[in-house]
Amino acid sequence: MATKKVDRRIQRTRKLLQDALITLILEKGYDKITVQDIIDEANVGRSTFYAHYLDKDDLMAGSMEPLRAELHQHLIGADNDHEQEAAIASLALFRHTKEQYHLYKAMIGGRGIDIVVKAINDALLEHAQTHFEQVERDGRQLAVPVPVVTTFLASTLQTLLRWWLDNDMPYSPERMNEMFLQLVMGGIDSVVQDSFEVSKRTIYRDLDALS
Amino acid sequence: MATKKVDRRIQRTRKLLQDALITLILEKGYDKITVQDIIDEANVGRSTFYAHYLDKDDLMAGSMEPLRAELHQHLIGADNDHEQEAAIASLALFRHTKEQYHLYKAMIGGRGIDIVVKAINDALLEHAQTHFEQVERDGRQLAVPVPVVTTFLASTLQTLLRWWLDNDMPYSPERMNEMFLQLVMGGIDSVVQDSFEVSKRTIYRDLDALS
Amino acid sequence: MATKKVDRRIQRTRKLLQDALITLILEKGYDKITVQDIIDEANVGRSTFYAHYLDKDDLMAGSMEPLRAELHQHLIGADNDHEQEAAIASLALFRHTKEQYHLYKAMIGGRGIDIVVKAINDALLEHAQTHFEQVERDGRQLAVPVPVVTTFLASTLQTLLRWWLDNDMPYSPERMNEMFLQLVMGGIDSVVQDSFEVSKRTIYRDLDALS
Amino acid sequence: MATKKVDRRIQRTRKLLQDALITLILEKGYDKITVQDIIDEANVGRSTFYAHYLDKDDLMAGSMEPLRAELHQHLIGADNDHEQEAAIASLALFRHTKEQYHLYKAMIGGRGIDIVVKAINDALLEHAQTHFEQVERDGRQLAVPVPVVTTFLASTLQTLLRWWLDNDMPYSPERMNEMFLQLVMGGIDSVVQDSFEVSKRTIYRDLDALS
DNA sequence: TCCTAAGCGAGACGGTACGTCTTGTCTTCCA
DNA sequence: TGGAAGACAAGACGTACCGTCTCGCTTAGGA
Repeated sequence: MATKKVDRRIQRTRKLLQDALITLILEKGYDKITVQDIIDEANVGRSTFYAHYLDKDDLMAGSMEPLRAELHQHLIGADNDHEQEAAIASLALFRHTKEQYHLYKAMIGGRGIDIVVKAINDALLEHAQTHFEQVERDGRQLAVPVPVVTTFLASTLQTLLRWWLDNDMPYSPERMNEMFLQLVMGGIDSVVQDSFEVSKRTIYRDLDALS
Repeated sequence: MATKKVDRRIQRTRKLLQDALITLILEKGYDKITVQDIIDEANVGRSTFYAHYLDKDDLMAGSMEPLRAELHQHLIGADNDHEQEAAIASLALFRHTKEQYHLYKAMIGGRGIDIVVKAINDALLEHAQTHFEQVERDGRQLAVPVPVVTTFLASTLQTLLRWWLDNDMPYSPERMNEMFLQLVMGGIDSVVQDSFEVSKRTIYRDLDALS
Repeated sequence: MATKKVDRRIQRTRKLLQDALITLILEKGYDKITVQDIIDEANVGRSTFYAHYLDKDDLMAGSMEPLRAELHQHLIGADNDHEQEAAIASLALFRHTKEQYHLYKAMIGGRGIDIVVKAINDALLEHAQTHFEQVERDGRQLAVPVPVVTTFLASTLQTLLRWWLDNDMPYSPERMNEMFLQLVMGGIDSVVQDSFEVSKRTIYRDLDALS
Repeated sequence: MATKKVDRRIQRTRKLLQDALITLILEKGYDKITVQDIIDEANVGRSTFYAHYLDKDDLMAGSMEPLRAELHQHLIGADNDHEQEAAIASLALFRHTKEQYHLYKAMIGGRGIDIVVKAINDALLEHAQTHFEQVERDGRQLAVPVPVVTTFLASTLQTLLRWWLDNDMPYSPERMNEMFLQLVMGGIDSVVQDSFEVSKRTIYRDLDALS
């Protein structure tokens, strides 16, 4: 057996800390939490906290790991379900956000959200970048550098998510995704310039695959 | 004489504080600045600082006022120069950013940028909102709520600005503005739905007016 | 006319400040009063305060002047009433204290009382010193230096006054004065060594009585 | 072992702070010392200071504890050495004061001395009170309430100590103690009314002597 | 079964920055 | 022109956290 009981103990402590963090975020918001709060909530010694994490942000980032993994699954899943690659799996993200509504709601406005956003962004960027590099290799020229396009996609998605949360989710995840695609696709379309018909067809096919 | 000398003294103190802040941002970055640093740099008493501003962020916000005003001038100017209203005066912002490169560069990464971003966003949102509400009153339906569209615009602009700064401005302001319009216009186009021909024509006219 | 109107104005301002001080002492106790409190209460500018007094203590000392004068009158009066000079006019002080009960009560415990005490002490010392120097000139030797004796008298009187106030004046001024004389006279007696044998005998007897 | 190492650490920190305070008192006088001075001198963190003491005065009071204990020993010792109980062990205090001359000298004039005085007073009062209550239980009536007598004793002792220090100790501790007893015993004598006639006669004689 | 090393709780500690408070000076305004 | 108003520099205060550390207790897993 590879995983020793000591390891389990370590995992248990980390779980305690992560759970405490989530509890406290829901209770008072990320920014107002102190390390003392966390270790009190988790019934853990101060030095233990610092043995596992550099600081509060580090714990936050660590707590995002499951979320990141889940998101990754969604993206991979999209690829598998449809043979055609989808540029993005935005709908999955809207749905996920709806499920985790209270958590994200408690974090927007504070610095905590930045860490989540970064985690999500990294996943999106990686995925989108792969896609567009493929597009370029196909010989279609992009009028805008790839990183700009991917950042644009990620930022727009994020913006819509944020607006959605800020306004207490007045639309369904599906409607939000629709808006997102509508706002984003025109730009993508005009950017992929080599052959209008081909690119347009490809993208719309991607979009269908996604929704 | 309306403005008394006492007022001038107050203005002088605020100027001292704002200048000190800018100096220090360029020197060590916003986040690492303490109130003590500021009052040392400004040769001002601690209580004087707190008599004028709530905290460092408040001073930052106050220091953004001229920038905000300048931006507002650009926006207004755009309206006057061209009879046709332009949705946004993005080029002006790219140019302004280039001029203030060192300042913004020193702030990205820290919380300081959020305050600038908010100031700019507010100005943009106000302007864009006015525009799109007019569009709606003209009878053209938007497939996406106005606030979403404006936030989308502001966020995309912001994202490009940030990418530009992060990558040490590899393109000219004009080229950046071109990218911005290309990314954004398709989405706007597909969102303004009543009459395809009319809306498209209008928007392109706006874009011409802007560039 | 010697006293100009300006002088009257100055006197008026000082009165305002002194009255404000008294009011505030009764309201919150001397120690908790700030210069700001005083000038607010007196409706006077900050610089005006410092034009008249060095600081809060100085104002306190200034406000004690009438009290000091009144006390002086009592002492002089005592001299006139009885042909024999009295070492002290302690009864007058107990009576005066009773009249000003609330004021003193508000001051005990804080530093404010020290200033009053000093004012009273100075008056007492001056008076008592005159008396004992006369005693020495009469050829009677004091076993203890005159300043010690006078300080002893003043301090005992002060101690009784303070105890009296601290305990909300459980006895009449007359009774307090009686106690004072009883405690003090034995010591004075044994110190005034007109007859060496007698005094020595007395002291030893005292010591026996004590043990 | 009852005392844990943590306790020792705490004691060590307190000792550091107390020593720093004494050093600084000798250097610049109690009143001019700031908390920052103390923690700098003691090489201790600011929060550590406030973890142990409420403020500078509290530290002072804490630093008086050994003195208080020493004094207590003297008082107890006095009781044992002589079969006859002495009301007070004033000589010990004069001697102690001479030893700690520089320290007390540095404190008189400031608020610091009040704290020492209070510590000494409390010890004296407790001791004297015990004595006089015994006297009352023996059936001898006191013409003055016990607390007044004890306060009188403590205050006189204090007054002499202060005069002594203020005048740079012109007499030996023994001579000072002699003066003290001389001033105080007459009063005590007349107050302890075991024999009504005698005491009454004594008092009237005293009064005559005075007038 | 015992022993030893690691994980851990508890919390003292040095240190930094905060926002508040008060003081005494200085400048401007106004009657 | 002198007093009122109040902005200001200076700096101490007590609080809140931080990240480091030392100390013993507990406990798992190899001897």
